[in-house]
Amino acid sequence: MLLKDIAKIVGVSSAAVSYVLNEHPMAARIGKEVAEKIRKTATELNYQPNQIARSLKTQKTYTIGLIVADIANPFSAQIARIIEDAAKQQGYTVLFGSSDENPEKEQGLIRTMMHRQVDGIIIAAVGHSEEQLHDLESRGLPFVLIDRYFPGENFSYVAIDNYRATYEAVQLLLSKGRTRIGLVSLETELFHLLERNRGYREALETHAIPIQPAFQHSVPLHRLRDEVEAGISRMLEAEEPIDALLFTTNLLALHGLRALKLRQIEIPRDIAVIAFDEADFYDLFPVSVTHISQPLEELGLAATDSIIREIARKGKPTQVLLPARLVLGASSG
Amino acid sequence: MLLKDIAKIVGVSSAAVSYVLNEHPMAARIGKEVAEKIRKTATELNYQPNQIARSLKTQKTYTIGLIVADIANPFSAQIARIIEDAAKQQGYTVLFGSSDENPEKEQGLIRTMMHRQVDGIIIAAVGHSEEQLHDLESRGLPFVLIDRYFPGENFSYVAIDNYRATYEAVQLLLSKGRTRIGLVSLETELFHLLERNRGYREALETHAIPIQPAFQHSVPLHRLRDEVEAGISRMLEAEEPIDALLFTTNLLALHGLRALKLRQIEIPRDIAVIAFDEADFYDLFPVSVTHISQPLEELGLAATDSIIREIARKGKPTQVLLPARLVLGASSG
DNA sequence: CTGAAAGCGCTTACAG
DNA sequence: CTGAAAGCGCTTACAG
Repeated sequence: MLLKDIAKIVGVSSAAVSYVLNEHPMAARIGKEVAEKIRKTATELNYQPNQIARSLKTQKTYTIGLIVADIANPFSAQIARIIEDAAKQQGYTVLFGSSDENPEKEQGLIRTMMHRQVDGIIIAAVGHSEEQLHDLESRGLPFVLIDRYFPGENFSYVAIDNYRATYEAVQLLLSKGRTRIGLVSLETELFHLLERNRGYREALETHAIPIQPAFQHSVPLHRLRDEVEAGISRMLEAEEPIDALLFTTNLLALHGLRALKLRQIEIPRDIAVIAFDEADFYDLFPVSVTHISQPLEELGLAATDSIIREIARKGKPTQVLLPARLVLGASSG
Repeated sequence: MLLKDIAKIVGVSSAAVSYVLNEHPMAARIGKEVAEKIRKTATELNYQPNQIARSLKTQKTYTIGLIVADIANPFSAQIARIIEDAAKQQGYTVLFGSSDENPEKEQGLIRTMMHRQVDGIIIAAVGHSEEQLHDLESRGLPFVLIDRYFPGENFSYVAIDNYRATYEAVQLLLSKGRTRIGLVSLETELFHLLERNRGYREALETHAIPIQPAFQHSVPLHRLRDEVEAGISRMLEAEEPIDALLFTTNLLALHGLRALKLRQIEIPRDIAVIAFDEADFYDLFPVSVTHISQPLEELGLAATDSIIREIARKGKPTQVLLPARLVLGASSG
């Protein structure tokens, strides 16, 4: 069932059908009863417009590309859902892809999405992808970064203030009288994760607590479990051991909490704990886990708003850092 | 940078450029050095083909629609990732949408995807959507159901054998000497979930264990936590209480395990437990949780294979029930 | 063996 | 006020 079939049946030009069905201003000139007949025929024959043909003509696909690290990761998946809903409300559909923190894969996804003429892309950018983003920028295809961003670049982004988040977490631990705070973080060059480390260090500095290199442990992503355990063991067995632990991702917390449990460390009496992000098991752990909660809803909404505004060429780059929220549990004392 | 721009620069027709860049058989007739010049020019000017224009002509978008219950749900998200990768390998991209178990939303998503001319759709169908699936079928747009299916319908599907999964779980509990087995399931009309209940009942029947209605508790989705607790309490406080529990979803298990922990029930001594699906916390729980594991990888691959085969109009409807796997932990005794 | 031309299904500027 | 025609950017059947 094509537009021109309806036109033939009703006895008008396809232009007339197009005007009426799209409620184009030009439809005003079509007679009332003819317009009605067009609508009725379209409904009866269950006309389904070909969006591809329309897109070719209008140069708009009403499709947003979404590149996440891994859609199977709950953080990505939740963000994806929020963006899906926000986009849908504006008539957009979402094409997604997972980059696996791999710049080549990200580049491949960007290219695929360009070929498919997405109107804009929301990207949780991987490390070392500045160059390809500059390239994307030079092509004039709107994009906005989410969760990740690059210092010194002028790209649009929506992220949380990672620095402030860990700064405040450390402050909370200090206010509970803990001064020997261990940090378990990821070995990474991703700026937003480094910001978490910086928040830890500067909070200690501000409160004149000496920073002990032995209390900072960075673990490589591919040996997460063993390295988290090893790091915690070292911190616990130091001459003057730690009295608190801050985990900068939920996976680090998962392995860390298990290690603490195995060693029969009592939380928060022996060690106070603060984790990053959400996780199912935070509620199921023997003591509820104090954690830094990212405002996923706001993050997704802001990114979608931003990309749709840039698609409409309204306004300049949005660069937003949203505050994270410290959710108090029993684990921080 | 358009095809015709390259044609103009090289001094050939756009047809020639199209043939060469697509490695069309017809390209054989283009002279070696001309072909080389076309390729070189395309690379130098960074030509990016417009897939929309190609799709309009070829009537293929190389896009698969994926309708899940909720992309934020880890089950959906993991399936999505597997499908993404499998589809990508065949040159397909994935457009997704969440139906929230709502037939109207599902219908809306199907319509949107039709308008966008997806080549086929993979659908985790919601209850009561048979009619709209028949409608989709009559339009000739290929689709395959995943995870869910309808008895008596001839739609293609890829799912697990839910009946056998719980049948075997009950058999395991019986083999451990447990005969008073409680079932906590969802109040639902979704066939694949009812199959889980049937597996429980028939396993008991086969072993001549009387089925006690008091040991079967169905909870409505909107009052999960309270109802799971209430149901378990009743089963524990019965005159002859249960000695084992089977949870037919991971969320039910989450709330059930917490309830058992709060009541200081020792697992598996007092109550043996088997859960459905995976969850992070299965590993973190004081005793590791025996659970029925769905073969997500095979599920996603089979669905993608199936839809791509149907798009190519090769073969008839695939109707596959894959076996689930019982992952032994300490909780089942 | 080659190239010009038609056509995919729409939208919309333009001539009457 | 109306309708026929051009055109979006490709692919490919067809005439020379």
